[in-house]
Amino acid sequence: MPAQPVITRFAPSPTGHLHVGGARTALFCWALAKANHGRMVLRIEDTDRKRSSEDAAKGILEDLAWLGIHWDDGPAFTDEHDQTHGGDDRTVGPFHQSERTNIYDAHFKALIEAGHAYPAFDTPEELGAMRAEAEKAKRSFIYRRPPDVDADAALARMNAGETHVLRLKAPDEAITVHDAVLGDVTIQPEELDDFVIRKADGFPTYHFAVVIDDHLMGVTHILRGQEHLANTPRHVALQRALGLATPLYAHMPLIFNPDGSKMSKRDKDKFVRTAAKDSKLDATPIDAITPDAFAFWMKDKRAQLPTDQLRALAAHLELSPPEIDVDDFRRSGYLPDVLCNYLALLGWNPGMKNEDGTDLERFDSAFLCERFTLDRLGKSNSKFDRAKLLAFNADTIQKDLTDASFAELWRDWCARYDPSILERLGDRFDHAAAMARPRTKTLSDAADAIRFALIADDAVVFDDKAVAKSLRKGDPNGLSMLPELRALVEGLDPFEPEAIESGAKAFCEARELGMGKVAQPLRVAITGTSVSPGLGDTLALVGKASVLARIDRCMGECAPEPNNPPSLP
RNA sequence: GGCCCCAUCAUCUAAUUGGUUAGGAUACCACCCUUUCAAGGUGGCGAUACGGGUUCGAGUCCCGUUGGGGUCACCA
Repeated sequence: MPAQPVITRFAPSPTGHLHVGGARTALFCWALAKANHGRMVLRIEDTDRKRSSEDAAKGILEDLAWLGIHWDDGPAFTDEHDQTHGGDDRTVGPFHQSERTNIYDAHFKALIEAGHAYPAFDTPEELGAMRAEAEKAKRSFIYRRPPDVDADAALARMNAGETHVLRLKAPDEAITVHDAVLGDVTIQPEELDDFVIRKADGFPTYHFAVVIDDHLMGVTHILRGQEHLANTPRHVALQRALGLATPLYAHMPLIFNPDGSKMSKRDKDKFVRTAAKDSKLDATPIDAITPDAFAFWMKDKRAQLPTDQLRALAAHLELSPPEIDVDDFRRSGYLPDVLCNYLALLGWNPGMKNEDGTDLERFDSAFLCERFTLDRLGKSNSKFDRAKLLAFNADTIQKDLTDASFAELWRDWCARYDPSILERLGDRFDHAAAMARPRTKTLSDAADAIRFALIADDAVVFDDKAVAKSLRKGDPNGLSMLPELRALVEGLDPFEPEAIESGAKAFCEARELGMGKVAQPLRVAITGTSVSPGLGDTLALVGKASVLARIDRCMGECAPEPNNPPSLP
């Protein structure tokens, strides 16, 4: 059988960063193309001139490239690893619909001449009234051409330059969509409307542009979200009017929040607004946000702040808003391959077993590009489970990565989102990374594991509970042992993890003490808390001079009450 | 409301053409290990929405009910 090349496409509208739902669609489009040795087209649907921006388009390319999704045809893009994406090898561009208006115009003309399309002059008010009437009668609003219209007169009005839209004459027979996921879906003719194909501003509507471009770009397989299912009969009607073949459709289930609500970019505003209200924030704490803008945003639950302002406000309130866009996940320290893996599992699974008999669900994008098939796509919507994504991310960091590869990823993340970590760690970075890795779930929380090494000696805050438990309790109590431990530390040479550990062990054995009796007092003295990596690593990372300084400070600050209450820094 | 889609543990899901003690993962709980944390080990909890059919036999096929979702723009 001569294999017809599989060509898929991802066609976002550039109104913001790439949403995780869109990311999954793009991932599957890519995987389907690659699994069939085909091509993936990326097309920017920017026919809504008011809402589209080139910045957003650029951001989407960057998001896709970061995920590792590689489009063959589309806007050319060179990512940070100097890898190039896109281009126009097949000369089917341009890939911005706003640059294709002359192409659409030819098809509009042909449709009018063939009598499939006609100009309509209804005002928004008139359409609104018709819609209201339909709603009152509990019907869906379906626009149909008036039966008594004078076609020639209408064309004359159009040619005279009167404001108008172009509508497609709906077919009078049922349309069945053969969906690869859902099976046959039939829409009766009375449900079909004369939809707009060219707006008053001359730009094509989505329905029209998508059909023309998919045809011209040779798209054979259309994967998209189920929200498009109801549009599909329109697209098929258009294809028939234009004499075009119908590609294979596959509508994927949708992804929702755990509470069943739509995963929306507004969720981030909502999250921060709720916290702002809870903390009785009544004036803007961020210079970039004007008092008026702040007041409006607080009051209107649908209002959205610009991304950077919202982020500044969230940081001020010490909040981590929920991740919605691919860029949010990147910032939060998720690995692109892990995100792809998790996303792929929402609505698809490889149907394979691991060697131990459990279901295979951890795989990389290369695997997906090899094994992806439409027939294993599910039909029902799913809820986004951040806990599972986090577990996958932690698992990859802790089990799959090496210290070296983790250090490289973390270094890149720091450089992009928090360069001060790099400065404060200096040449200790690799050691710190190796210590943080087993305790790291995302690149953004890696620093938490070694926070004590990021601060100055006199900035250590001694936690009351830790002090009470490890320094004041027991006999002998930890505090009383500190002078001896200080001497032990001072004598250690070299000051390296193994030497420190064995020094501590020898000390314990000599005193017939459990390791906890020694490790915990030291840990509290050095870090201020009862939690840190292994004792040897912790002390070595801090360095001998700082360790001694911190022990001295601890002995001063945590001296026993009541005569010497801890002084406040 | 009309039209359309969907329905297995809390969540993501598996179950060759109808035959399984309905499996796995995440989360949660318990215990073990342990210098803290993390990790690891062992075990536990936990589902075929409901009602009718068809069949020797139904998670799987059919009908209905209920529930959820999508859509009904000169947005995509």
